[in-house]
Amino acid sequence: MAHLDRIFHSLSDSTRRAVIAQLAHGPASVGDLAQRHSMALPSFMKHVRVLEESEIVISRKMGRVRMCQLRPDALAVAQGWLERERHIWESRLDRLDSFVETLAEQDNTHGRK
Amino acid sequence: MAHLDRIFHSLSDSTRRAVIAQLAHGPASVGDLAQRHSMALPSFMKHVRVLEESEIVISRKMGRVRMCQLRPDALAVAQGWLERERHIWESRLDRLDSFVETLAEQDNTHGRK
DNA sequence: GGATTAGTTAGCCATATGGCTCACCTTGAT
DNA sequence: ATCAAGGTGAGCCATATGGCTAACTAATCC
Repeated sequence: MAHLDRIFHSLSDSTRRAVIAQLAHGPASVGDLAQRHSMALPSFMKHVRVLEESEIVISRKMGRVRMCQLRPDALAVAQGWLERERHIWESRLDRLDSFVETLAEQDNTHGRK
Repeated sequence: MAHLDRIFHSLSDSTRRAVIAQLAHGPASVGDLAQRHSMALPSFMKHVRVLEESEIVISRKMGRVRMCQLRPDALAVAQGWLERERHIWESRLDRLDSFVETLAEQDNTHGRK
């Protein structure tokens, strides 16, 4: 799934994660966002575009300012994948536990060593 | 944090996600894992190494076979980050709601328009 | 209307990524 | 002792990524 690829790729850069973190507190202009990241504007804009292409951020231009905003449920897709995998993994561990318990019981029944 | 960088980067490739998904069902050898991915072994091994370097997978060689295994709580780090951000984002939306409510109340008090 | 602000476009550069082949090394089977 | 299986290592290649500068456009301010 190309969408997940793009989402996780977006998240793999600390500049972009910082932008997300900042936007979680509320909308901000590109200029606002760029300030804290000592980086030329065009370089920074690339990150913004990556975030938009992965549908984590939306922006529109008002006058000469571009306002950015976190997209509701943007991160849900990523979270969903992680949770599914973790669930599979954990329910497997549960089954393993009971398997081990079964072994232990048989062990008790038939004597040990 | 470089660790998060590596984790999310690992997750940004569908081959690697597939490996994780397969390992969630239980340990497997490199050969087992490689089978479903039509790709030369050395190429595939690179993915395995990426997964190891991001501490999602651990492996050790038994005889001539390398067994791979998902690392417990490997994905928790990623999930943690996502959940924190989402929480900030959502509690902000809540505050916004109450802010809007406050406005509405004042609106009622002072008459509208 | 001229300067300033806020982006945007284009293009350059170094490094990283994801694929490949070919040669090699161990281990296990015969 | 030899051969096959299962990786590994080295190195090539094309494309992607993340940074830069310089030049441009479009709004806003004085």
